[in-house]
Amino acid sequence: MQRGSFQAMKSLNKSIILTKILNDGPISRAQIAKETKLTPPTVGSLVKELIDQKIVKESTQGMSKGGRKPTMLVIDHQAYYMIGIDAGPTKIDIVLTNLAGDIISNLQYQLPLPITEAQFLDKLIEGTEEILKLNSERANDVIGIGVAMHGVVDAEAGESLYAPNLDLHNMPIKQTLANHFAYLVSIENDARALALAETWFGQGKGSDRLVAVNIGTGVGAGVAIDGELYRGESHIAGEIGHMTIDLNGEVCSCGNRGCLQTIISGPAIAERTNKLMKEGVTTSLTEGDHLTAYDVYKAAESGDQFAKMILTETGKYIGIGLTNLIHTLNPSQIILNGGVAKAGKYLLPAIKATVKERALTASAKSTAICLSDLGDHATALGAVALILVELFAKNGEISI
Amino acid sequence: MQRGSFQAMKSLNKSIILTKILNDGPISRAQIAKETKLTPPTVGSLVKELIDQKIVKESTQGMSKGGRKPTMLVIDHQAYYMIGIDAGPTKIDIVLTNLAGDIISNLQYQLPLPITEAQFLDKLIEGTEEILKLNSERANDVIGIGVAMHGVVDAEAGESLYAPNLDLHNMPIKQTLANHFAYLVSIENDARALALAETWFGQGKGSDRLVAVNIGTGVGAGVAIDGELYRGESHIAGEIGHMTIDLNGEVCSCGNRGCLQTIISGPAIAERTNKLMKEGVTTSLTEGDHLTAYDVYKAAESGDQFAKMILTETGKYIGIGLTNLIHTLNPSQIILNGGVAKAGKYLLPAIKATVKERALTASAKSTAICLSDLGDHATALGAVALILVELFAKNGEISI
DNA sequence: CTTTATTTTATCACTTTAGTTAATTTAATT
DNA sequence: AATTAAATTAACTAAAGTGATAAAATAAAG
Repeated sequence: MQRGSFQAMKSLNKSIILTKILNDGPISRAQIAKETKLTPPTVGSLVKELIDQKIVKESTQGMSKGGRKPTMLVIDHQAYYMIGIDAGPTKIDIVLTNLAGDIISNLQYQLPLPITEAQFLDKLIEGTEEILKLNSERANDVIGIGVAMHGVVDAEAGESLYAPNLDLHNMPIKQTLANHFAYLVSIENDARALALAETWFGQGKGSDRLVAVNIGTGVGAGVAIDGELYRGESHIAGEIGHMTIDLNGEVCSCGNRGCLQTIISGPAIAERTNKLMKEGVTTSLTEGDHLTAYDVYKAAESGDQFAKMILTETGKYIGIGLTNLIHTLNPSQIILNGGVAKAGKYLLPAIKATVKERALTASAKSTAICLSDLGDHATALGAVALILVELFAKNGEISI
Repeated sequence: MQRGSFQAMKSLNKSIILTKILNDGPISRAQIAKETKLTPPTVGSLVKELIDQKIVKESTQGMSKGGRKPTMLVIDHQAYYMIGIDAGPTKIDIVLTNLAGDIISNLQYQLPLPITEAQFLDKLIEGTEEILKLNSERANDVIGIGVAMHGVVDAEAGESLYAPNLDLHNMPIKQTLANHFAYLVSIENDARALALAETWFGQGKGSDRLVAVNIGTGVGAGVAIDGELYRGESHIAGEIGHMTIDLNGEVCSCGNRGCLQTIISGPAIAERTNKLMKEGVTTSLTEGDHLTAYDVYKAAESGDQFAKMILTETGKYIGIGLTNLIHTLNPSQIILNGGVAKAGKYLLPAIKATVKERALTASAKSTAICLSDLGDHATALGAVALILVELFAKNGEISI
């Protein structure tokens, strides 16, 4: 536990003020004092420091309520810039954003497979250099690089422990980037970064117990409690892809039977579709190894009833998985992401109906479940949010 | 967020010192200063206050290491007493303990069924009065009453929202007891209180991410993270009894199929045993409606191979449920409690083997799993721990 | 339409709290 | 007697709290 000191007290109060401006800005000094119970002089002097640090600025004057007009304070979103890297199994997506998460610049690289550790790390450096070159006038205001890496990540050590699709182990990503660039570097698992993206930029703003579920080739979840990521004892909290929900189900890549992933992932949907087609149904789809979940979605879009049924059924299974999640973590909000979630139109009604049917209590039944609206760069924005967390934890005082 | 103030800073430091003495006592002022990074004068003055409040006392002098002998400090376990009530579905168990959780006095009441709300609340008051009368010389040093109530509990409001076995709703337990006794009153769900008991008095001491799983008539779990209970958004975090693990399993009382509870609870074990016996097996057990899980345990104890097989199988299913728990919450430790856990001798090897087989990573595979050693009054001790939490949060300054 | 009173925002000067530094006392060991 | 460790005392300082004051607006009165 951190001891109490004058510095700690000041830092805490500064953080409270900064967070207040972030969440409720534009806001006046007087209003901050009222809502935080800090005294006006304290607010004044700490705001002065925040303005000196450039992270906060005075904006327009507000409306008077029968006295002197308040000077409104806002975060200076243009003060600093951040780089976010979504390091996926097949491609790398890089964004440069301001503090509001507005994407200023974007780059994408396809990964040559197979790839060596050196090649992969070089690609990260190359991409970062490239986006900095494209935005050279802002390079001096860049404060950090965030990396959302697929696979198992040790965020504290800054390492990618295991990237299954690339078959790479123990890559010192943070160290490598920190050696090449004079910026703060932070790395995290992609599913968890996504949860952070939702709390900073998505529909999870203000939610204090959010789960972001990613359903694609695999299934994973990130858990954010009170704005902080919950990682568990050994970085595997939220590994719901391998939650057993069917004792006698299909065999999973992990060796067990009936993992959630064997039922609701993209490949699982394709496989189930193929299987059912063998039994003979009326559909526009063509059976075969190349059939994907996206094909099923497209067929549903063009009115194929069988495809719609498949997706509704998938929604039911997702709902069962989410109900298990609700009964253990009991989040206030669940946000769905990933390739499969793009078929949300067909999945969501079934998901919600299933949770409503199966959850134990009234409030559990009405747990907010929605589709992410962050778009294609969601994970890269999560990487950016890693830097924001650091910036705000340090009250805007970034020093590499 | 709580603002930083002189009071808050002092309170935090006092709490750090008190916790240090609790966990590492007997310990000297100098040692506390070293380990907490607080300065010796700060430690000295705050310890003085703690001694004035009677919660800390000086004990024997320690060994000198080449200078003045250190004065060792310890929690004064005899300074205050607490009452803990385990309000179960059929009986009430009341204990009076000192701050170390040593049981000084104990009472038990069988509940007359059916029972009305007034009768139930009266029973709680009657029991508390009785144990106070039996310990009249200590009544003045009692600081609080903790209640571990079965069913759904709103700890903040101090109410039992729903007690399924008694069919009682919205009982204002905290209010009722607070009106009758001039003590602090705290109430919590029994499974969660149990988790607290393990962190304060059991094998979970010092564990910062503990799950206490109760397997009896029903199945539930309490989650304690960094010494605090994790309740979730609507008080149902840890409701693992209704986690679906078999899509096509038996129908549960909740209406769904394949809830963990339909496989590993006491009644479920009995039912499965009956079912298998119909298929014809060699066993000393007699089929029938009156067969209980305890009978199976007794048969296993007297060498019945069939009974042992049933319990091993049950252990496998418990292991699957715990693996799901590990993949979502990723605790550092799981402690098993409740009637079924009494057959732990036969269950535990299978549980551990299953987790080892199914968990994803090496550290997840080796999650510590053990049987509770708290004995019969475990839940009542959890109720007592509720008061300890309050006492230590307030640095020993209890005021009703 | 000007003047005055009132209200709200923000700051300044002074006080108080409690941690920090450095020196001192106490009491042991070598 | 010298040294070392524990605990306390006294002076210092950081940062919040209190109360007064300045600034700038609106509302009311003449």
